[in-house]
Amino acid sequence: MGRPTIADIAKRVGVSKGAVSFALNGRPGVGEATRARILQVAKEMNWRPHSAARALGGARAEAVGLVIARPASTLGVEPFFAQLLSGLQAGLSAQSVATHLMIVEDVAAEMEIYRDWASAHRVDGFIVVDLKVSDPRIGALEELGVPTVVLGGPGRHGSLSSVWADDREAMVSVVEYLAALGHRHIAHVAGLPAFRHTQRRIRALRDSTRRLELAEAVSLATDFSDAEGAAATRALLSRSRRPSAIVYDSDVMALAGLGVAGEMGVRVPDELSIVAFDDSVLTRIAHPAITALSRDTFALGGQVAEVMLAVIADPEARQDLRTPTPRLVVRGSTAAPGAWQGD
Amino acid sequence: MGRPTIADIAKRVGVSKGAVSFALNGRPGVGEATRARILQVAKEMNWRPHSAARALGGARAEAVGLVIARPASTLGVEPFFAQLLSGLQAGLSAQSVATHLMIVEDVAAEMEIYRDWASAHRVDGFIVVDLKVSDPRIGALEELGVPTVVLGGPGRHGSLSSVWADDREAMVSVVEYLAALGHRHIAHVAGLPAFRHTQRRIRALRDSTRRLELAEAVSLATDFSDAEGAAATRALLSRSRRPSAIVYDSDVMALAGLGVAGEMGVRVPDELSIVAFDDSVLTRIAHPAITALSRDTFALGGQVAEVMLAVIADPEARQDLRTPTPRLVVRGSTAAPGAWQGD
DNA sequence: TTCGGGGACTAAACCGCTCTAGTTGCGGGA
DNA sequence: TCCCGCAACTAGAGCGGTTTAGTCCCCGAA
Repeated sequence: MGRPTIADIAKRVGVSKGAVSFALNGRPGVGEATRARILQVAKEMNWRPHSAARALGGARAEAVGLVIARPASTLGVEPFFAQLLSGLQAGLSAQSVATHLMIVEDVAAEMEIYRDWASAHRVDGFIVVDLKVSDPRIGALEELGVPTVVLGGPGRHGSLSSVWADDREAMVSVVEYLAALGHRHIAHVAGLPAFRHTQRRIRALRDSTRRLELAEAVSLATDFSDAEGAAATRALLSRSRRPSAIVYDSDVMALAGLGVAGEMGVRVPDELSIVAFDDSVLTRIAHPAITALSRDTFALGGQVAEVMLAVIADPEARQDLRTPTPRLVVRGSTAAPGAWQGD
Repeated sequence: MGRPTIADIAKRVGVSKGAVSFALNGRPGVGEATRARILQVAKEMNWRPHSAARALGGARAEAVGLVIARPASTLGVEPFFAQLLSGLQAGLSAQSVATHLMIVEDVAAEMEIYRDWASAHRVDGFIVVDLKVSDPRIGALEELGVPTVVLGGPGRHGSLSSVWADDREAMVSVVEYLAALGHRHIAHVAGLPAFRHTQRRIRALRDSTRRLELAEAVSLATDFSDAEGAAATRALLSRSRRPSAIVYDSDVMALAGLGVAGEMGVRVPDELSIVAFDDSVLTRIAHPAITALSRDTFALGGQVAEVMLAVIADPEARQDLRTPTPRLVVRGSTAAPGAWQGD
């Protein structure tokens, strides 16, 4: 015989399927003695629930969906995603919830998957990352009515729950720190311009340089790759008005920028200060170690998991969880401009 | 009305459920005109298959399981996993197969999940990583009879399919290269000793240093973290007989080692050569760039996907795919020992 | 003209589990 | 003693597909 079913158990114990179902789910409707006997036999026969059969009846799928629309080859590069995923899964594992993962080409395909998985009851909810400036996914998911947590904000995620950090405030803290050191020419190697948080950072940078009456800050867009980060750095350092500080939207790009500076004979931090807008092991083991806006991405994943589970448990309970603003961790890559003149 | 079902379509078209099923699955049994009409209506009603219902009938789950037993927090650190996962998913996506991911505490829990998912028809197959020296998972999975691909080998994965690279040969190539440069004291910062590939590397190192009549090589075990990599490096560089070259089992540890060397005033590559047993963006953007055994982890994931899909399609078709031995990519972190004396 | 064969389509069983409506039997209160 | 109420348990109807065993009808061959 193949997999034992509750019918097999029922036959063996001499009760009905219903009784077995009640017993196995800890529901009232069977006496203690019978219940014990059923559990005993179920264990002996090594019975396990058939999730598809349960799902048919409308039960939980015990999984959440994560669909990512990025060229897959760039995903492995950033520690961010891996960290987030680990934290997420760690949080979900506690309730035996798995992650159903799929990488697709574009947002259209992503939404198609949402529709598929939702109507197939394949997942209990979705997690949306890479919030775009004007994001069609929000409306689509609202319409589907499936519990969803959007990573990113604030705002612009309609009626969906969200987990977010204040990128704006974080960027302001960076600029203020650099300005206090004496920097007046700050440049920015940004990420994908279509991302909402990229825009927030660019705007925050521009606003605060104006407010502090620094030179107009230039933001160069990239695709988050080390190659484009390096190229942008080369472009910035080749300008006649070379910036004295560069803020990078990711740690990988900051590290690439550090390499370019070395290659061009620009000393860090003496001639150039570098700040990474994301922290990981990379910034710590670089030489010099890179000053970074640090947030615990693993913990962030855990918080997303928590909100997700809460929303699944009670779909009415919309949540907006603001995570701590990333803290600036000062390391060796930043100093007052021109400090090297004192050599 | 909620989700439309085939019964709804059947009613609207005026045929039976069976006819609709035939039409939607491109199976003979309905005429062309009827088929077209059914497809038309299905589209209008925005019908989508309910995977749970299909699974009940024994169809594919369109997902493969990946269960990882490691402390989740260490996962995000290594680019390896993220790369592998990306490549895997990229390969699977082509056939619309998703990855069902779960991170657990230990191997016992891992095997429990295998049993759960297998008997619940939740996945069509499993991918096993982190092959252990004596691995209980192999037997358990063989018994379950679910298509499985083991990443790692050669050998010791019973009747299961596998994808592997020759770590032994790779290590030999590193030692020969270092020996040719003139190194006689080679040390090794290894990974987790319970892993099969760690043992293979340690043995390969020991064998080839003997064969080449170099000093006995010491291998220090770590947990793959940058912290332990740094600690091991400190220990090695503090010895009276300091090694002139260190081979690291991961790029993260190599980078950490590079940092320690800098901190201890040991110049790389003049006084110490560093080789990483894994390549990624990290080794390239380090300064100096780190000589590394390079393999395309993303492609590796793709190959695992390929074998997985093949084994799912035909469970009898066991495969053993040997991937290219990692190539040694020489960068700035290796040189002849004592080259610095020429300064 | 009759019969056979096959294509088109239907009815219903089935997959494994959940859940509701209903039946039985027992104990306690009037 | 009778009846009510409740706990324990059963029967069976779904859930949304797939699939098998038919049924019906039309066409071609003998």
